[in-house]
Amino acid sequence: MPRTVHAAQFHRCRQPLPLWLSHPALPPLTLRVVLCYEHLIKSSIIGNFREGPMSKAAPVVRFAPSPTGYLHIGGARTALFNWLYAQGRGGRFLLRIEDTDRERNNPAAVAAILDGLTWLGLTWDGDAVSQFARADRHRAVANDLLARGAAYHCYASPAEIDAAREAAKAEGRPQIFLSPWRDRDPKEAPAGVKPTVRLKAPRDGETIVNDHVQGRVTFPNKDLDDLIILRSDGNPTYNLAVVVDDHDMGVTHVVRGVDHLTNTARQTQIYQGMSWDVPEFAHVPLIHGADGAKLSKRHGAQGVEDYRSMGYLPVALRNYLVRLGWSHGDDEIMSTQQLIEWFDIDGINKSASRFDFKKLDDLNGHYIRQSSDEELLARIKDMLPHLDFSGLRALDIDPKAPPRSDVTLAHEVAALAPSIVDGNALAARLAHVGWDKVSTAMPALKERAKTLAELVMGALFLVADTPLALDEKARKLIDNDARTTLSALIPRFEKAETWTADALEAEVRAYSEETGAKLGKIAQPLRAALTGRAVSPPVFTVLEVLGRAEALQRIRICAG
RNA sequence: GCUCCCUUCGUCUAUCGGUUAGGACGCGAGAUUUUCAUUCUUGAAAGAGGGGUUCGAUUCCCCUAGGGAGCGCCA
Repeated sequence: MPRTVHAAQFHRCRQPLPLWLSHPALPPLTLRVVLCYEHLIKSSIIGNFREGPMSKAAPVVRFAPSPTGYLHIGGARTALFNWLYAQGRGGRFLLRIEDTDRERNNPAAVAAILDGLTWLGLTWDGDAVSQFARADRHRAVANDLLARGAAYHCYASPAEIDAAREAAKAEGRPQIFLSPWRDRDPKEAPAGVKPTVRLKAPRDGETIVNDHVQGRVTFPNKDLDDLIILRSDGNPTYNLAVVVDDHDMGVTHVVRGVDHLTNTARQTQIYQGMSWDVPEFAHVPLIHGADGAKLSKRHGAQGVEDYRSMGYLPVALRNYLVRLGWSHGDDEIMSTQQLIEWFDIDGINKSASRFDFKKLDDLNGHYIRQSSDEELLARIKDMLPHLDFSGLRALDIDPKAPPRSDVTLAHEVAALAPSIVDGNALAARLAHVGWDKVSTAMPALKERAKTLAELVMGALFLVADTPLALDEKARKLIDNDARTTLSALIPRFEKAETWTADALEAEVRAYSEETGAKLGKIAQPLRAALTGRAVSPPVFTVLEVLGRAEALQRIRICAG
């Protein structure tokens, strides 16, 4: 019995929140999932949606993803639009999982969506609703439609329907199926065939969708066939379920992707069949990859979990996503508070936009620089457990796609500290070395990082295995002159009274003046010896953070 | 094939018929600098094409081209 399965499913969602969910920097929230269908059906949660404390003008919106296994980045933007709209108007933002397709549904897939939304900071009101759990109600509405004469039983077989569609296609007619059972006497029904229930849609005239984004869109009714609302096995179809749920939940504004626009015309006919008020609609354009094609795995990142893994900050991702298709004058950096205040569905553009990682990076870099050192440290600690380095290295991404910072980090870890296998091991190693050292370096680190992964990359010298594996550019820096310089520096560093960046810089500058060697000629070999790279945070910071013993050891190795 | 939608710098966008077509990312140049980055200054870069309407079109209308979405007993 499915019901048991689902109680178990939601039980999973009740497990303790992962670390990154409970971080104090995130708004307080709880994972509010409907815990069992029994509860949902009997406790009239649905009824509550309709008679909430809101004034009449307060909108009710919803985000209704199907459990595909992750929260798609485009879906995330749709959710963001909904959330902002509700927030800005004292409305409610509801969440419904469209899990009527039993094959696609599984607990992990639902959890991934809830996690994604929560991470992005998009909290929903009330419990997440399972659409599947409401099947009885959907069936009841179908029967009501039948009783009203707005629907009929159709005994056409799938083969028959296919054939009709093929024929239509061959003749260049619209591929719609006009059921003969619309006007046929049900008494003629073939024995033993379980019928579907079809909506008796109007054949003449047109159906109009007044959309906040698309404007007034007209569909000739002759091009819309009678859609099936109940399958032959008695289960409701998506189009019926959406309408019934949106109505029952008191949804006033349906904000979703344009891919639903044609559905909306048909759904309008269901509303009309039931004499229900049609909600307001806003069909937002799609997000494409950088090449203009539909966003796919090859583009490198589809789910918000990928963006978390790369080290994007929720606030930055929100700021970036909202600017895809919406703007507020020349404003680029907008606080969440401002977004809530300014956002409106009437300002959304109609055309699809391309995802641009460079711009996201810039925004993220801005928010990183603006974050406090403590917060960044906390964010890093939250992110690390999600990183599987060997998995990241094995990702099959289009070589033309922009490199993922978490993948680059994975490669750097393999090069500098091959003994570290995953994010947890890296966190452990950093803890062993001392998080305080990361903190000390943070001001230098954060102005060089576009993502948290880059931030960690900058700190990798702290945990590198010795002797250091110098990369090619670093190796070239250690020539004979460099070895002489390094050797000369060793006794000075050994004698240094205070081991701080400032003191060490003064020491090196003194050496520079005494010998006439340019600072760059000293700093670069030092950098290479200390970090194994030609690029790093400021060498004096590196020296300080590494500590006298470790720093001297690394210098001695290169001084030969 | 049918229905619907879209088209301003490379990208995201501003423009409520009159602008030297603005901003941001990216890119180029310069300054700062121990590398990289940050920061600052600065430069190049756009109305798909063709018709109308109008004193005047990026803006309104039509056509063409290009692009997208939908056309399931999927959601």
